[in-house]
Amino acid sequence: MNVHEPERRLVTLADVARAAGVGESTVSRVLRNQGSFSKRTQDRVAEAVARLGYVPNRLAGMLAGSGSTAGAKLVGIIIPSLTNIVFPDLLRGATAALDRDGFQSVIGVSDYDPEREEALIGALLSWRPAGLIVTGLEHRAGSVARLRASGIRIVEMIDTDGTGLDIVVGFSNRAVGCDSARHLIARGYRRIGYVGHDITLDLRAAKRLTGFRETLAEAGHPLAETEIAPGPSSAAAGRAALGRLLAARPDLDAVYFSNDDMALGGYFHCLADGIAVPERLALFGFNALDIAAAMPQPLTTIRTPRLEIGAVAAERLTAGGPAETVDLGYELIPGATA
Amino acid sequence: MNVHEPERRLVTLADVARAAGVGESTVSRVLRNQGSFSKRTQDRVAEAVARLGYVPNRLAGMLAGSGSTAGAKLVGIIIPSLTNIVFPDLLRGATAALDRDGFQSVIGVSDYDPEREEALIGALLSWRPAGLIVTGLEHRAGSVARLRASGIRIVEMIDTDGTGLDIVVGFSNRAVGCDSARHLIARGYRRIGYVGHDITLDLRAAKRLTGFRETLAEAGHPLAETEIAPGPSSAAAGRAALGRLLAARPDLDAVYFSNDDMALGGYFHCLADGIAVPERLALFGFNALDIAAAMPQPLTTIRTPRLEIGAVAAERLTAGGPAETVDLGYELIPGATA
DNA sequence: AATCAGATTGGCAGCGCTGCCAACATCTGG
DNA sequence: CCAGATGTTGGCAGCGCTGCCAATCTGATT
Repeated sequence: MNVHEPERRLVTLADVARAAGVGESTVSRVLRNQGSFSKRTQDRVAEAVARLGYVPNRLAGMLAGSGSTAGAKLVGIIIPSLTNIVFPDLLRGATAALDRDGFQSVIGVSDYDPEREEALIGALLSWRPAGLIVTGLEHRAGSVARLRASGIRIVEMIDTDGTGLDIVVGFSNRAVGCDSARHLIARGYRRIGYVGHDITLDLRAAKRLTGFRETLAEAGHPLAETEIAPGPSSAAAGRAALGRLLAARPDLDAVYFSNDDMALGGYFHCLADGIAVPERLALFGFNALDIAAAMPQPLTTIRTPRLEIGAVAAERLTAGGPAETVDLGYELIPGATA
Repeated sequence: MNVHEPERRLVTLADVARAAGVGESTVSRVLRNQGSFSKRTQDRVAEAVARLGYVPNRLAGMLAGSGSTAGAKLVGIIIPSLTNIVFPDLLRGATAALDRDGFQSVIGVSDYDPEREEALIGALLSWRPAGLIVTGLEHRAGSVARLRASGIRIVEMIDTDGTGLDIVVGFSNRAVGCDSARHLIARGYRRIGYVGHDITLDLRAAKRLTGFRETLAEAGHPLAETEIAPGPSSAAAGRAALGRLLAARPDLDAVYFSNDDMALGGYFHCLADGIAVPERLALFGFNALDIAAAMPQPLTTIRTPRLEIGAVAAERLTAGGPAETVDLGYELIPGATA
């Protein structure tokens, strides 16, 4: 497979043109189904392409096409993580929409590191994409400078709490926190705690917590206690953290989790310790994971339109509309745990 | 942000050269830190780059560099899904290793569709990558033809049960099935059932089932019953499917699941129905999800070296060794459910 | 039969960068 | 002071494709 005849040159468009007995530009037009050409020409080109096994070189195509109206059918996407299923979902939504419009995407994963995000922005811009989709509204000064200087469309997705550079697609994490608090208060819970993962990295989780905390305070039942697990969110972290939280405050009657992974861990802790949910302790999550819905008692959580956010981000990016913020909202799923 | 001075041309290498008062090739050498140049030149180039905000055009770079020894520092990766956390994990492992070697990656998601895989292979090859990482050993004839004709290194990952085109990195899914069966038999389970998702799409799951079934038969306790949920794996599907399986065969004492997602759903079914695990019914999964380890009773499952598979796949691809199969093995995690 | 709009086609100059090579510059030792 | 080795540097031809434009062909019309 890998030991080939010495550097066999790959088939080029010129080879196809020669084989089909037509000009290069004719082949190019046929292949892109653009401009006009006769049925006969089309067949001959198709035959030559098949016979020679021609694969277009997109690198060359994009280079040549750059600067023109058509431009590069390419967008870059930067997400902070692949571990949390949320981001693959955003990716799915975006790439599906992008595919439909004939766009390719190049993906970067920042690991929640703003510095790495800046480096990735540079790396993705060097592909000369038509646009860039990034996560969240907070970026280093250098990142913002690069994005601005690039002159391309930018979509910041997921979060609408703040000012965007260009297009923003998402929902208000702050409002999610507020609504979550209101729900718990309305259900009669009064001694409420919080279990989260590293908030300095996941700024959206921090915003939810802020909204949550403020609403509780306004209601006259301030957040009783918080427990932050180091590192990224996971069921194991949630389970351990809820244990610690309850050890410190056995009197809590409800706990708000930074997301469903953590909440699932919390639920497991309750099962293991024989804590009745929601009678003795109510649990509230975030993100409506599939798994959370399959639990014996469906988790009370917030469903966010992840696929839709990705899709709308992609559409707005390629559509060429004005700079604006699109709030796609969210939905509270009552469940059985709070 | 998006309304710029009419088509401001982006800064090119030539602009930098002019600004720094040196030749283009000199700037190119400095930027790639290749060849020799004086400290003074380096500083002047660095200054010009910073002042003009130059971003190299990788498209042009790769085009120009193609055909040479250095070649394109790019690899394509095709995975069947983003929904199952397994594949983002493989991606993480691969991209981490790739980054280290200065490679970029372009990703394609086939949705378990062989036809789409073939299309993706074409799309990725058009980037003229140095190599391609695909999932599994089974591909359409057209896909194989394209891969062979490409002349680049190919890695097929995850599965070692069969013949690869070039490099293969993974483990034996068949052996996983066999070992899972042996474990259950050794623990004294006799009336064993299977709950899976769509096997026609997920060929690796099918191989595990084959190994599992054969080993049970050899042990004299053939697989009692199978229940296949339509669609992809999920906790909800696993929960529902286990319900159906037990309705048909209430006498089962153990169930093997196509993966941990499904098993988790099965566990939830047991919790909801008050079925004692593992006394009344034992559960056995596959893939060692984080969540499964956080359950009140850790799931008995198989840990697969996902990150490592991705990493080794990337390393082998770029290293230039011989075509061979690398079996990275797996590990049975005893857990408490079987 | 001549004319004309529209369809079809080919030639060729780039797109921005890298590889190659020749041209210098600088440094050794004899 | 010079040949030879080593270190630096710039010029320029592509890489494979697309955009543009002029050339050619077609059929219909007058």
